[in-house]
Amino acid sequence: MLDDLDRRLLEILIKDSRTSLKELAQQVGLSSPSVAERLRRLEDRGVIRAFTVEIDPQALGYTLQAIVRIRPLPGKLHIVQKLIEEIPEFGECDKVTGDDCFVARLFVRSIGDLDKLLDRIADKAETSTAIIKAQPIRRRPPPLAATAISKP
Amino acid sequence: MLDDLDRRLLEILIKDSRTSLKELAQQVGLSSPSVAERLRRLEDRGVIRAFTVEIDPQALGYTLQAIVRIRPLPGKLHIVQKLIEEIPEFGECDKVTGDDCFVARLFVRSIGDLDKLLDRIADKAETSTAIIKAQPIRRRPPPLAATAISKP
DNA sequence: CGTCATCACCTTATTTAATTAGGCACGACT
DNA sequence: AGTCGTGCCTAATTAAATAAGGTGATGACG
Repeated sequence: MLDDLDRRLLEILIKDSRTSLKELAQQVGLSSPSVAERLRRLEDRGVIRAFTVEIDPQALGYTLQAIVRIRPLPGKLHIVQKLIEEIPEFGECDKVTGDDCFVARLFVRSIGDLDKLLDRIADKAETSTAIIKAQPIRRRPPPLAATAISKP
Repeated sequence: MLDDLDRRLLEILIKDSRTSLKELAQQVGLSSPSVAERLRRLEDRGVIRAFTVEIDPQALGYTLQAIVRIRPLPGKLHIVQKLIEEIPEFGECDKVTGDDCFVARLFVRSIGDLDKLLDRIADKAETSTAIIKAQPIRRRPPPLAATAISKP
């Protein structure tokens, strides 16, 4: 489903998605048309979801981030979900076990902004907030290779 | 610090970081050398942290994800942090307010794997786990433009 | 008030990379 | 054994990135 060459290509692209086909080709020992074909198929199959850029939130003025647990009140689940999708300050959000809770990331410029945002869902859900103090670890993708614990 | 053209370039690159300079140039109304120069400076300034690919964890066999709150026992903070950095199954991780807690994402193939991973830190921290049931929203970057709530 | 420096952009020429087209080898399946 | 499909190759073509050099606006300073 995903051979060793594919994994090596992904590994390189995670570090720099602008790596040229030529460069990729010689790193894995293929020709560039072959690499192009592999990438096209990885995209088609949905393995590669997107080629994107990682932006520093600080550079955009978002000096604060919060992780918020959102528990919609009975019957309000869809309204809350829609709000999360529409409010641009929400970063990634996952639905988790336990009474249909969401765990989401919020990008804000101040505690004031955070309050204002939470107010918008206050009548539709219970929330509990944890302010992020530092980012010891950047965004990390799932491990590409088998590990001691997680074997395919 | 970041003008309108920069924001438009970032917006395009978030959707597809392989967009050619030529294409970027005509979309924002500049020449390609000018765009190249802007991108170079955005990288230098750290606004663009990386050009990368987003990979579908499912495609790699990670059918399960969990969000784990990790509260290191007294004196164990650094050991725990080191473990999080070293264990590849840990995705992004943030330090949050409240007794130096971490909130981290884990990529696993089964509940069994999850247990094994949590065992590795069980004697160094208290943990509480929420299994992710679905991903209603993909990874989303911070908002590029000013919003009603969050004005620069 | 002029002059000089800097900056961000431009165009053109050159180099480098991506893409297309055509062919070959290998394995599966009939 | 023949044929189909797949994944790769090379070579030729097209397209893009980069390098070099020039222009005009802006702001600092003599």
